[in-house]
Amino acid sequence: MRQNSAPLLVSSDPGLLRHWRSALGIESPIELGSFAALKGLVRRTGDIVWLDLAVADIPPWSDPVWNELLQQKKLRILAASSYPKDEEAMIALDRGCAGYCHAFADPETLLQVHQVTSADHVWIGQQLMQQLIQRANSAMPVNKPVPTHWAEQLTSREREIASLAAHGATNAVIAAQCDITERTVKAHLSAVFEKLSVTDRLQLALKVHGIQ
Amino acid sequence: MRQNSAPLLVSSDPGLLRHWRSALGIESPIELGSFAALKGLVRRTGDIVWLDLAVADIPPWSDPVWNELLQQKKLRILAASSYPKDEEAMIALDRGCAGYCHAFADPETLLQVHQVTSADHVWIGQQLMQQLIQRANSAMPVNKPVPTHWAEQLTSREREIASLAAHGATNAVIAAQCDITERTVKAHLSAVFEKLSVTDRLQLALKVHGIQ
DNA sequence: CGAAAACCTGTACTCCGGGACAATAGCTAA
DNA sequence: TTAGCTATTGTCCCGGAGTACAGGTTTTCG
Repeated sequence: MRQNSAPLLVSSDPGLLRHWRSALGIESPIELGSFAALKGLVRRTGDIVWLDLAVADIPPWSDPVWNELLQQKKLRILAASSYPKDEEAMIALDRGCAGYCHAFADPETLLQVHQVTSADHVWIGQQLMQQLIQRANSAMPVNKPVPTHWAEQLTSREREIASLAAHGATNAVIAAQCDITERTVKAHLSAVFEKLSVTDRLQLALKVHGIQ
Repeated sequence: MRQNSAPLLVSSDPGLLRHWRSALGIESPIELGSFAALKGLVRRTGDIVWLDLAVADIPPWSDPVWNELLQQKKLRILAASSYPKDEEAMIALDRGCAGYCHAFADPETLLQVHQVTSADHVWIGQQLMQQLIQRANSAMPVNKPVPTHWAEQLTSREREIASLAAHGATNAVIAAQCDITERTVKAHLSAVFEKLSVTDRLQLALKVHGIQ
């Protein structure tokens, strides 16, 4: 818990700043009017930042500046939007933000968000959570463990050769790499194809790299 | 907020019940020793239930009884485990649980969990959140930030054929699919190889799927 | 309009991948 | 010891993939 350090509030909307101030119950928080100001005033790592995504100079999520602030400076940024979008939330959280919420959420919720993030946890709303879980499950159906890892049924030598082939190496290259003849490479690959039920090295590559 | 109604605590471990009681600061909570008891004593909808997944008679997550409790009765069940597993958490949240946490988490965290769930939100830990986000993004790549590169220099027809080839289709299959001759497929692929600086379809597949 | 792409097709050739059929040798568990 | 798995290598052969060379048509754009 590091709730001793007061959060930075970043927004160009006086009304929003007032809303946050009263909700969080902090008398004299540090308030900034732009993203640039935040970048200039990074105090120490681990600070909590309430960031209104409506400020004019917000860089796109692909900008490396986010890496700097989130990964290196380890800021705990709370992205807040007056028009929350699931897609945006997903990106923000993926980049490493500590939370995503409606900028004008009711004071009780905001206080909760504050407490949760102060304790190094991540906060998102129910709706978004449902979204997230649904997507996660469509990626990895829970009933199926899917640890049918391709490598498990192979011998170590076969794994080695299969991996090289799956990364585009020709039989000749693999042979040189492993110091065996091309013929032996073929033998191993044949065994691999058989075990993994594929017909050629392209299919193997797709399976190894988890595509379809 | 419905924090007026005290939570139900379900566990057969006296030590855990004591831990919860003191962490949540509730003098006389309702405590049950089994899942069956919970089923029998469902008071009204929306109640919060702290459920120790270690109780002996927990049904499997596939059991329809979960539907009854979570969907119909709308209980807000907090699944707690002494040995939290991401997979289990994923299933629990998917079924509709309001949260998943370590049964013996520190009192501050537990209190927070209590407050968050009382306010109709969902609580999960940071680690699990990261998991979740990662899976969600692997399911639905946000805004396709990665694979735009390869496609841009290709014509739409070339993209079509390249994509098929990258997914393992043979020239013959592609030809049939696109209603052109095999020769034409070869011509398009040659152009693709040239533009993407690769030598064969396996390299193409690796590039298309963002490997190396 | 005319040029430049993009799209389509043919023949012929080389090369590599993969299967069929065999064989040798080491190591391990029944 | 025998049976089985693993690793290794050989020859022969076929077919798919990719290139070279050589056309044709349609679309797009200055």
